[in-house]
Amino acid sequence: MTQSAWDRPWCASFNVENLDQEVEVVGWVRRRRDLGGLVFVDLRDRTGIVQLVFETEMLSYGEKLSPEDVVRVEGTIRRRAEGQANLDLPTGEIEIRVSACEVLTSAQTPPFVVEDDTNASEELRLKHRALDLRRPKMVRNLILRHRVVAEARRFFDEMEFLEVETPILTRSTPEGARDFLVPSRVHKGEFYALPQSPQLFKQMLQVAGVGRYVQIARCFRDEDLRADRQPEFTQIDVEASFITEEDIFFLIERLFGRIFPMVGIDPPETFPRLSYAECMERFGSDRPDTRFGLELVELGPKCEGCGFRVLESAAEEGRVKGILLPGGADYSRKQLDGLTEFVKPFGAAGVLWFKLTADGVGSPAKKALGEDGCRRFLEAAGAGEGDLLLVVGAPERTVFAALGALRVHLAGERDLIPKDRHDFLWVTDFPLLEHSPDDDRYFAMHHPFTAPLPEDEVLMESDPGAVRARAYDVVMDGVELGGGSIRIHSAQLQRQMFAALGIDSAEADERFGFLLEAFRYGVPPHGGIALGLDRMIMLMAGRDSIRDVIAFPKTTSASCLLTEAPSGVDAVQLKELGLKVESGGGRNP
RNA sequence: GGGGUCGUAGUUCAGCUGGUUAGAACGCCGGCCUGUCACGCCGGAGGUCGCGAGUUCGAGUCUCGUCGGCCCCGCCA
Repeated sequence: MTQSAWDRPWCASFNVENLDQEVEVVGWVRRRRDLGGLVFVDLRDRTGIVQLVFETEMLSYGEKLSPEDVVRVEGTIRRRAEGQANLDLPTGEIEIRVSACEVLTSAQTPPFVVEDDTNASEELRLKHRALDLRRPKMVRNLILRHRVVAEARRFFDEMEFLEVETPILTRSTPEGARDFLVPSRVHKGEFYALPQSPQLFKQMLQVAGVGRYVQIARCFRDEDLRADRQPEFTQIDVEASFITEEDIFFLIERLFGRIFPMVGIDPPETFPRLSYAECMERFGSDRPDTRFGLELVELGPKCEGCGFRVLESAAEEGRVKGILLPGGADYSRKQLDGLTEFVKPFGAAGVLWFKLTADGVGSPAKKALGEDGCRRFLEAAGAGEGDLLLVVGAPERTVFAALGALRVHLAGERDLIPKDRHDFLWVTDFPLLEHSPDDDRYFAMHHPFTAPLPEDEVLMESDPGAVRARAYDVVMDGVELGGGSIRIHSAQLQRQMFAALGIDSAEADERFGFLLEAFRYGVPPHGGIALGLDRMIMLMAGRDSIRDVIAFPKTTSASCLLTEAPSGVDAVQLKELGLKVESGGGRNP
């Protein structure tokens, strides 16, 4: 059987149209069913499985196979015996009657069963990632990721974007996330930084006249991990010249229209737009999940002179808002206490609750407010019989953080999130600057090159905190998929921005000099966006951790269970770099 | 930096208020079986209870520390 390896069929490629064909297949033994005078073996590759049959003179070959052995077999495609088809398998109507079998390598017993419904812990799966990645679910995720990236590249090519690679070894620009640093051997005592994003380079490329830039870009941030955050991650990084917000919205809406249908999700032609302010007021979040209600209700005015000192002062000094949970009056005291515990990490003292039942009003505040006082709050929230009103009073950002998280928590607990619905939206008009109480100064909410809204430019000096930015995020189902902005291209405006940030011209030159220098020689108006590829694939694959869509992810303590990175290095390496390590020198030198 | 939770056979777990020889399922090994597809049946092997210290006559079990996994807050322009 002579054939090019590139023409050899995959395991799952056979069906009744191939009957009686002589074929050669290669793959991994998934399972053996030894019936004595007859042995069935499922052979697996990345496409799926096909059933091999060993009988008569081939019996002894089949009996010797064990899971994960790598084999090459020759045989004939034949229809399975009457009534023996397995309709769960694409190849379930046929089988390969083996006529030759070669064990290319035999495998040790794997530490876990290589199947979708394996019960292996994620820790074990990460230690044996090669085995884990053989599981059909993981293969599917790898394939999906490949197809999305391939389609994105096709799309941007059609739109006449140029993919340009930017450096991985670059310059540290503090502010923002912590940098990963790489020591320089040639320049002892100096360090490269791994890019948090190609931000400055993609703007340089606009000055260079590239005009439309895209990159599937690896980014690095040395911050603590989460289920949806890894120290290295991938962005679809986009920047273009002579464009406005509308052009970006159009571009990304078209892109999503090409990508999401791959998993049966059809985004709308255009996505709804919500201002940052509206998002915070209605959902307590700048990445609202709009697939369910439970919107925040304003209760501040009801607190004035209500008689309950706690609410009165919260309304005076901060905000009082609530969430009405329809049918929530069945929450037990214990559950309600649990909600208070839930909001505490966000800085709220607790949750004040009001129940409206056939028996009247129930609330810990009833003594202070009276039955009628409680009813005024319930009415303001539009409560009906059987409903529960949950109230938080605190400084504004605490109220938003606590209720925003509580809203999502309640929706999950009450199963209010429709599984088959997916909401896309743009969040716009972010504040340009964020005041830090600790440092008593402003920081750029996005980055220092983000342009303000033209109508807010007059406020740059008088009221910097009120200036809105030409920045936008794209959000799906409560997950931020990406964000970007129209950048500043006027030197005058850039100076104002640095002034607002408390960066003098010397510091600006020191940190961004190369970009500002380039800007002097003809910078086009430009802007862009960066999409979080890992999160996007995670949502498309219906997973809740990006580790499932990254081939070799890190654990939550940023180590790699496979390679045991990071590790210590030997003294010679350190000496070459002119480095000394305090205490111990790390593991596995 | 902080909080929570978990760590027992190859794997996933059970193991009560501390008490004799630490169990189950799957996997593995051996035997039987010609239509299985989570094959079935019979038999067997397999344990530093993450690590270290402490309390106790006695610790898988209680306490402290430590290491590791996961989730969250802070952090993530």
